[in-house]
Amino acid sequence: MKSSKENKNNKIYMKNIEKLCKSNNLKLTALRKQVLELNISKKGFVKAYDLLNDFKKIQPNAKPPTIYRSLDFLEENGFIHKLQSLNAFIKCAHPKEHDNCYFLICKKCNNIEEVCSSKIDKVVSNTSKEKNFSPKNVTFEISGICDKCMS
Amino acid sequence: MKSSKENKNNKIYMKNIEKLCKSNNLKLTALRKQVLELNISKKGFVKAYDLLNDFKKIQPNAKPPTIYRSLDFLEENGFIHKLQSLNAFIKCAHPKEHDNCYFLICKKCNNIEEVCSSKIDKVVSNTSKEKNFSPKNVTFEISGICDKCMS
DNA sequence: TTAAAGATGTTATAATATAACAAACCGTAT
DNA sequence: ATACGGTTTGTTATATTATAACATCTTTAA
Repeated sequence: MKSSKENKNNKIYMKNIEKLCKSNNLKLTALRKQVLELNISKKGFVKAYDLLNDFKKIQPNAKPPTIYRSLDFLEENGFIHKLQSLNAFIKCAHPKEHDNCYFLICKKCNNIEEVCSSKIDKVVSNTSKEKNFSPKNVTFEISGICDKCMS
Repeated sequence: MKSSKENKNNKIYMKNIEKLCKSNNLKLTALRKQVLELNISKKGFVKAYDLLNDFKKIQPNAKPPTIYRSLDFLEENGFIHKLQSLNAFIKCAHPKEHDNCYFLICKKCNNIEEVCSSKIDKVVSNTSKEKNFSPKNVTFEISGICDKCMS
């Protein structure tokens, strides 16, 4: 069961996304919106096929490309992230507010924390410069045990 | 065609691995050794099923688990790395010499550079400490365009 | 020497993702 | 309004990546 507070936060989140899409001239179609809503309705990360199954409740003949194409759109525009080490997706905690971020992934409780830090940006840009490498996309995922699960 | 220099380097690499396995009490079976040899015989990263196809030349009825189990062994012990953003594998450039490393992945030429830096280790450990997070495994992959492909 | 653990063989299937082409939709220039 | 071009969605099929489960063989250490 979802608390009304969560519901409210999700609505605020969606409103913000809608605003961002408008100002960035992005087409948040009904489909993409629904897929994003399914994403944010989950506490943590989501698997594509779970999403597909959820989505089938709305549109029974949905197929994998339906989901994957929406996920692509959402990821390209920074509204969700793909967790490469989990083959899973999670809503962005701060859409359009930052470039790179990293994830603390708890192996026990599966909690994901999205961390944005200028230190990472610096490490990436400094070491890229050293190697004359022009970075486009950063995957930075740390798995381990979170605070709560340690005690 | 492989240059004799490469061949020589690969042999040195394998000798080193054998030594490391002995001193670490790890069982480098014939199978695992062959899979590692196939790995290092490639310039860059390798896909599991390509490896399987290569391996079938030696052992025609090899199956996916054959390969995946060897890859697991090799990865667990730090002789290869899994590139999560590519679903691919690559030999470790400095086996048993470091913990974490990251990868510069060129989207154009597919070249991979393995970088080890204490700065990353610091970023990981510092920010983990802040969050009381106990890190076990780091995935850090930067894709972009390399020096050569820029010019 | 033999039981337990570890490694490999084997069959089957699960899980993740994309290609390719058709149809519908949407903005815009005439 | 309408016809065009680009984008999105529908649909079928299949490619790619990975593991479960159980049988058999091998190694090791008591």
